[in-house]
Amino acid sequence: MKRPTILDIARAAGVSKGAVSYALNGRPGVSAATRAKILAIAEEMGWVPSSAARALSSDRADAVGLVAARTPELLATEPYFMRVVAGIEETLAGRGTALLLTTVRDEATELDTYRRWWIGRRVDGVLLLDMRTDDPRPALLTELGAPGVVMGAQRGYGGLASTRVDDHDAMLRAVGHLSGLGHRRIARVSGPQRLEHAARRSRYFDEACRSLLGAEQVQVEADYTAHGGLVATRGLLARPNPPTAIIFDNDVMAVAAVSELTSAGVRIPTDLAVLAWDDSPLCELVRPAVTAFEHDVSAEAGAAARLLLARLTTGTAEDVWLGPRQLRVRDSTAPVGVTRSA
Amino acid sequence: MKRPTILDIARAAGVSKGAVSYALNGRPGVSAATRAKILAIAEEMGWVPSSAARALSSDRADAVGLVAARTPELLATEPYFMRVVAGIEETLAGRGTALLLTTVRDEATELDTYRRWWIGRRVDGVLLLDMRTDDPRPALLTELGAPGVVMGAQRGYGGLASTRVDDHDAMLRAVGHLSGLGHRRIARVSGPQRLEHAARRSRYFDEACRSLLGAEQVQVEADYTAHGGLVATRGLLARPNPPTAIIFDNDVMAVAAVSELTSAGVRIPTDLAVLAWDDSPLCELVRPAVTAFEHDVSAEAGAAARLLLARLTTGTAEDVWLGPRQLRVRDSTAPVGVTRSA
DNA sequence: GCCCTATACTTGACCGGTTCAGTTGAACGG
DNA sequence: CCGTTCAACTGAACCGGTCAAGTATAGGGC
Repeated sequence: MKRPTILDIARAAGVSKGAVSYALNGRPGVSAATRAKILAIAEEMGWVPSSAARALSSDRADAVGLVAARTPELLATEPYFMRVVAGIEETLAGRGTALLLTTVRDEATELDTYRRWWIGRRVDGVLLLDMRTDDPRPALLTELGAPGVVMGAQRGYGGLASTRVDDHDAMLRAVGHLSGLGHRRIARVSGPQRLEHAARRSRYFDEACRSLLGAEQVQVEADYTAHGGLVATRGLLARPNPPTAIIFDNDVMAVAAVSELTSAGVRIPTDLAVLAWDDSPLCELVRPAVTAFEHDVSAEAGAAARLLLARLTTGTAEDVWLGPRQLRVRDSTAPVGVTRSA
Repeated sequence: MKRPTILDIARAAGVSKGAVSYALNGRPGVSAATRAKILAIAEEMGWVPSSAARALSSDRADAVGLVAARTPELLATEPYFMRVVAGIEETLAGRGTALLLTTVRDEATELDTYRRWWIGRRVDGVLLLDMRTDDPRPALLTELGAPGVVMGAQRGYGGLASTRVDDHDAMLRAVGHLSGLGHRRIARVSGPQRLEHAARRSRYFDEACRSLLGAEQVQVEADYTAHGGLVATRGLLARPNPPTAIIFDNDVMAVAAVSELTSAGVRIPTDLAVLAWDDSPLCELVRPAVTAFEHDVSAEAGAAARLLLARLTTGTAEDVWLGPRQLRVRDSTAPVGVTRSA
């Protein structure tokens, strides 16, 4: 079964290729009657545009790219990335835009991927995730002239549009929640400092602790994995004055800590309160359920995808500010020391 | 910065377009000296083939497709899908083949996606996941003439190559493990029966129970989600003769049951033993850690991707049998009733 | 010295769309 | 009744590769 082309349709309708193209793309240049006839024939023949031909002549790929620069282990555990993909798809699906996805191990490969995708006209633009400090990607995209949108940016990125969040306020509320429960020794297990958002939150944490507790608090760096989070947590608890509450920078580390410590005899939230930055089904799955900031990753990713599509069609796009995140208080945070003598 | 084309290279090298094409594709027709020169110029110009032009003229898209027909909720929780993607990418990356990914809500959309992808020459072939009973996809692919590979097939699928597993033996070992621990009332929470592998396992479970326990056991159907699994589990435990062990058809349901029941006072494994079909980091994250069949999803997906690539280049491919799965015994299964008086 | 055959190229058609410069013919104004 | 205008459509170039067919040149055999 040969795929029908617009030439086949043209012949069947007794018109030229050009007329068929106009008709199928909803442009002026054909009468309503002819258009209807052409559409009917196309439908009947089961015509679908050749994305290759279209990309070649109109210089559009009708696809956007997403690169996952995470370790396979983290990809397999953290629900985050899949939710991003689902959200993007929600927006893209039905608009005829495809999603090109790849995972990479190192930065050089990642940059090369963007370059090849763009120069090879595989994508019309890309979505950027997990911005790093001194991230080379915005400069690369600018150099290439490739449209890009940054997801969950903590700051502006020159020519790239972005969905913006303000973790400053959220951090104040997180520390406020814990200090309001009476906690005075609050620690934080952060993500890698090379990630812009992790580094920002570290600064915000310092500020929040100074203003709400009047003293700096301990922060340790981890890698967002269950194992890394556990090592960091054990380090914190082995200190002379161990914290009574810990803020984890993602769900996986918080959940890992809760399940591991619980089975090791640490009572949560009595002995230790736990707060996770990004909520996810994981936080509800573990006992006690973990207090976390709601984070509608899918919606956010969808917004970023819409931004990119807007950028592609109109040429410009304004940053979108995401609303303040709500703290979902669950069982892993409680007043300090309560029922300690249970 | 205009993208260089082979014509630019041809001019710079003082040869024709055709010669450049031969040189860049490693075909005979140019001398070693000319080839080296052309390659050097291409490299220097940062040339990358236009995937559109290549696809149009050579009828290859250099891309394969994967459709996720799962609910957003399940996608966000279950690590399975992301591990599949990672495994596929592992194989595809570096071979110049891209992965097109989409999520769909219903079967009609899914079928339409394959059709559009194929007729629109977006992909050279597709990977099939989660085969359903009376699955319409193999027939569609055959009709379209599109190469496809089935991942984790429980049976052969005519023209489609597949990675095959044998759950029959695994089910015998699962039931054997529990009956060996003294369990006599073993129940199973299955996935949707419309999924081929869930339905197969249900049959195998019946067979295993008859041969090892001498009696049929209860099975209830759920939907692989945390909520669905919990509802099913509570139903089982409310029966007159509740089971002392439950085999869950995936990790999410098992883990949800473990954490929910534990916090409700049910002691696991003492009051109830829990076994999950597919192992994942989730199973290790929860306490007690869940006994499960190891499942190297990434490796399996990688094998399927290799099969598809082989099919695309050689035209045929033989089914690949995946080795027997090992049961990872953890803390959620123990001899029946032991330490019940703790 | 001549024919034959490789080898190393060139030429140009082709893939399936898009798009722009024409062409045709009908309607309209004066 | 003729010139103008505009909608409707045609024809062909073009996007950037691939590839079959054709050409030129060198080298080998006799």
